[in-house]
Order: sequence, then structure tokens, then C-alpha cells
Amino acid sequence: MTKRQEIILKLIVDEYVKSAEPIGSKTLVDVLNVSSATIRNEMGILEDLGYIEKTHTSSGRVPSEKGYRYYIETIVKNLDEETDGFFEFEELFNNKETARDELIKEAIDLLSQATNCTAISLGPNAYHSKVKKVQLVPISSHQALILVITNFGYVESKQINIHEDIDTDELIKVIDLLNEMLVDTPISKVSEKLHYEIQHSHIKELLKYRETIVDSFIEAFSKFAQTKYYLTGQSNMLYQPEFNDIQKLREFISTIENNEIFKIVESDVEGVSVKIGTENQITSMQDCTVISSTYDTVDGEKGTISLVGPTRMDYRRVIPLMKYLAKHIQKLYEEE
Amino acid sequence: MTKRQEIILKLIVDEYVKSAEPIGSKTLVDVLNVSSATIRNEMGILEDLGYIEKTHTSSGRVPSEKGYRYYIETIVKNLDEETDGFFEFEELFNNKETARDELIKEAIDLLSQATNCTAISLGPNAYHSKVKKVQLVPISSHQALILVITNFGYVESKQINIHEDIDTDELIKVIDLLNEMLVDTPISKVSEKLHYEIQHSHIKELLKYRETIVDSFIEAFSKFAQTKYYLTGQSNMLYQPEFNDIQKLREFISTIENNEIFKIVESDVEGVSVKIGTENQITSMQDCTVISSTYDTVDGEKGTISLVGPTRMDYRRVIPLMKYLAKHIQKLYEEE
DNA sequence: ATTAGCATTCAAATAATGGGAGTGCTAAAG
DNA sequence: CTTTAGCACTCCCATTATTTGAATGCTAAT
Repeated sequence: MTKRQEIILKLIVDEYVKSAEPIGSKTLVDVLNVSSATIRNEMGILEDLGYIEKTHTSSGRVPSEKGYRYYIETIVKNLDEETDGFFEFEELFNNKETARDELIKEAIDLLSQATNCTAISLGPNAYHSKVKKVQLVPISSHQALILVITNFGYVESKQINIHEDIDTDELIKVIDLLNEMLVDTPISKVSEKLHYEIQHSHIKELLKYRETIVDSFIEAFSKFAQTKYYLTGQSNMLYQPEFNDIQKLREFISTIENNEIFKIVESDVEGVSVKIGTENQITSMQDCTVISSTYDTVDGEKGTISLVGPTRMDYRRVIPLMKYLAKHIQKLYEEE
Repeated sequence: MTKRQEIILKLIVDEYVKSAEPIGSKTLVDVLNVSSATIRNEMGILEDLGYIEKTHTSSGRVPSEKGYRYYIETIVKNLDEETDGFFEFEELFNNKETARDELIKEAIDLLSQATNCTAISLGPNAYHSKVKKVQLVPISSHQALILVITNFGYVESKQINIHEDIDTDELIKVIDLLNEMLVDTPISKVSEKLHYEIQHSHIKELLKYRETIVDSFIEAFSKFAQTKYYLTGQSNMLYQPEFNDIQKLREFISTIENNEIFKIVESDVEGVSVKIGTENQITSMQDCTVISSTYDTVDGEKGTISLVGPTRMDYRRVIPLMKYLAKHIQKLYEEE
């Protein structure tokens, strides 16, 4: 591809992103100072190479997936770390009052607004954090609350019914034992450890009621395994011209409601991942691009922010923005 | 309205609910054993009375809001408590293993599936429950977790950073005081009481750091005020013929995403409330009916289940179903 | 290598057409 | 007084033409 062809490709992408209409040769005449015929010739070559496409025989050109890919790899990647125009985001991260999780949420809200796309935050999985405290709080004569707290400040609770003939003192002993046993155990190992200890220590005798109570504890623990997520801005996207097709729109909403969207969010990649159109495995998402950016939290845990939008999106602005956000969220973790 | 007119109205509603097409006079000939001309005359009267409408000069008839209203008041309300065909639901409530909140969630899922509508559960507002315990759990050298637990077993937490020069013993005293002060206080009164006590008791001296810490507590308390809700089945509705209009569809999704839907859910009504079409105040919902059914929990607190669907919905089946569900959810609370 | 010129293609908007389902009204029959 | 057959009329909707215009590819001249 010659330098001029590359410029034309770039112009086509930029224009198309703005207008959502196929780009004709005349549109570029002013910028390039050559005749429309010359541009048509070049466009013909670019089409043969697979970077652009026509929507019908006599239409203007539209970037193909390969075209977007080229655009991203050569044009966007060579951008210096852009941080211009991220003013609102800077403001956000300068606010030291707000708690980290809340800040991430706000950043995701802002991201979806600023891009008119759907934004998703996939929190670090609490599964690898450690038990800090196990607690039983009576809340009425026959009900109590099981509380499990981890070193990251995550809390899960489960309400249980206490049968009348349960001895309270005994229960307290059980809790003490559980604490002794489980503090500093990673959530992922709790179930295993609990079952082992019950078999091999004197806790066994204490746990007459273990069937119900220990099960309830295990259930509370298992709640941590659920990934915390936040998704916002689905309605933004609906107004994009690519969703004028009612069928596509319905499928998109279904995909989100059924949580299928999480299948195509890349959470195990270093840096920024861009999946364009059919690079996504879900059929209803094959006109969309998914951009994911990961950040490190603690103990090798990763969090992800993702952006789902039409393939026709402003990569030049969005990709640096995603980098920027991940970097700053990571910084929030480092500061602690 | 004569008996025959009432029968015709009922038939029009029933047929229209099934077919989503305007009903012509010929359609009813087989059922009524009179000629289509007679039926046309009767339909003319029903139209004059405002119970049915035409979509254009020579179209069949469609129920008006007034028509649906009449149908519900006279035909549905006179049904004996129908419980036929609620087989799956019965099965659900017979399962004594599952926790109450989980059971409600499952019922809502099933409800939305069975009706192809959007179903919503609005949990009892924790705002009126009472503080059971206030707690501070250290999770690292400079971080702690504020925990607030209510008599209903609701838990909210907030992570705070502890500055190095804070005396731990002092902090413990503060917590003890807070407990003493706040236990059994309704969440709704906490903020007020807290501010009052700070002004008038010796706690003032203890709270050198109150700006940050007390504020964090208040924030944790205020989280209870947020109503717990569960919403499901928005994608079901999208396939209903009334959402063939892309603009309506977009508005509907936006309304849900912005939580505006909660504005039209009736949570302070006894029994079943049915809001048809323009009886709803939100513009984007004026082709929808919202059915809400409340249940009592404890201490005068109410929970609500709601169903949002096109005005053309199977009231005959849905209204008894909503009654049935609310009754059974209430029973779950009574059993405790 | 570039470009003016021209026939060609196709989408999208607008207009014309015909069929069909349904209505209201009238006048006759029950 | 109620019912009904008959008929003119209305309007939607799907189909088919017609027009317009923006774009293309190709050719031949610069």
C-alpha cells in the first residue's frame, strides 16, 4: 500500500465514522488536491486489497473489517499517548473523596456517555481474596445473620433461621473456631478446608447442627465467587444508525439481558484488546466492536473495562481513552 | 349496555388479545348466531359508548382503554379466584428449601416468561427497619469496613481509609457509643438523631474525626434507603407486535435503563392495581399496562410485584396470577 | 500518472394501481 | 321493533412503475 493509499484509507475511515454514509471519491477531492478520477483509481486498488467495500455496485466506499484493523494497527497505535480531551475524566480521578468502586462506576458512566456506546466494568473476582472475619449477628429470637468479610472489604451475608433448641453459647464457640480456622484463608480454599477440618478436628463434636449452619456459611462464601459487574448505556447505542434495523436491535438487547455479552469481553489479555465485527463469536454482535482493557489490582487479580459499540466507532479517540482509564484505575489500586 | 353488547365486547377483547389484529363483524358470526349486520349495529353502539375504536374508517374494532377497563372491572373481577394453570408457580412455592428472596426472584422470572412481559419485584424498603448493630472491622493497617446491620437482616458496608494518627482505642469507644445511641433506631431517623446527639452529648469531644467517619456512617445508612429491586424480561416484550415501531422500542428501553419505570409502579395500593395506557403518566409507556400487586411483610412494610406489558394483554389470566403471587409471597413472610 | 468525459448501475424516493377486508346505510323481511 | 341481505364506499397495504441522483468503471486524451 502506497503512502497515498494509506492516507485515503484513513480519510475514508474518519469520514465514515462521522457521517455513517458511504464515502464517494468527490468527498476527498478538496483534501487531496487530485481529481476524483485519480481517487477512484486508488479506491479501486484499496478495494482489491480488501481494505474497503461497496454497499452496492455504484455506491461510495465503506471500511471493511480489514480496513479498520489496518487503521487501528498503523494509525491509532502510532499515536502518542493521547490524553487531550479527557478533561472530564481527569477531573473524576482527581476527586480523592470518592471510594474506588464508586469512582470506577462513575468512570464507566462517563465513558458510555462520551462514546454513545455500552460500557461495562468487570470487577476483580473476589474469589481470590482472603477471609478477614467470620461473624454471626443475632437479629431476632430465632434469626441470625452470617457475615463474611474479606481483606478487600467485600462483605457477603446470609440470613439463617435458628432452631429453638440450639444452645447460643455453643454457637459462639463454633464461630470462634471458624474464625480461628478460616482467617487468612483464600475464599477459593474455604470449602475444601472446612470439610477437611470437620473430619479431622474436635470441631466435629461442636457442630451438631453443621448440616444447616455450615452449609449456610459455604453459601455465603460462594457468593464471593460471582463476578461483580456494572453495565451501562445500552440505550445510548440504540440511537446509532446501525440499529435502525429492528431485528438487530432486539437481538442486541436480548444478548445483554441474557448476560451473553460477557462471553465476548476479553478479561485475560494484557493491555487493550480490540475485537472487530466477526472477530466476535456471538452472531448478534457481528456488527459491533468490543474493546477491552485490563488493569492489575492485587495478588495478580485483574479487572476489566469494556466498551461495546458499532464497528463504526471513533477508534482514534476511544482506544487511547480506554488505555487511559485502565491506567488510572490501576493507579487507584496502587495508591492503597 | 345490554347483555349482548357485553358479550360482544368480551369477545372483541379476547380475540384481539390473541391476534393483535382489529376484529371485524364477520369474525363473531359463528359464536353469536346472528348475522354480521346485527353485530355491526351493536358494534356501532359500543363505539358510540366509547368501549371500542376503529383504527381507520373501514377497519375492524379494537378495544379502547375504557373497553379494557370495563372488561377488567366486570369480567375479570367476577372470576372466582382462579388458580388453574398456575401449576409451575405452585411447584415453586412448594419448594421449602429455597430462601425467600431467591424464591421471589424465581417467581418473577417465571412470571415474565409466562406472560411475555417485563416483571419487576420491588422489595420492601429497608428504610423503615431498625438498626441492629453498628460495627467497624479493620481489614488492613490503614483501612476499615463500616458495617450496619438491621433487624431484617439487611447489611450495608462502606470501606474507609484510616489516617495514621487516629487512635484505635478512641475509635472503638466511638463505635461503642454509636451502638448505644443507634440500636433500635429506625434507619429513617438515624441521620437526624446522629446530628442531634453530636451537638448535645459528650460524644462531641470523642469525634475529632467525625467529619470523615460520621459522614461515612451516614453514607452507609443511606444505602438502605435505596429500594431493592429485580427486573427481568425486557427482551420478551420486544417481540410483541406493538413494538414493531423502532422509536417506541428505543423509548421503552431507555425508560427501563433510566429507572423511570419505577415511577409508574404502584407500591402504596392495597391489592391489585391496573394502570391502562394513558393512565400511566410516562409518555413512553402510554401503550402499556402496568399491573401492580402488593404484599405485607412486617411492621407495616409492603413489597410490590409488577408486570409491564402492552395494553393488549391477557388480563383474564394475568390479574388472577398477580393476586395469587402476591398472596403466596405474603405467606412466605407470615411463615417466618 | 493524471484526468475529463460518458455510459452505466443501483438505491431511495415518489407515484400509480388493484385487491380486499371492513364499514354504514337502506329497505325489506320476520 | 329487531334482524338481515345487499350494496356503495372507504381506506389500508402490497405491488409495480417511474424518476432522480450520486456514485462507479472505463476509455482516451493530456
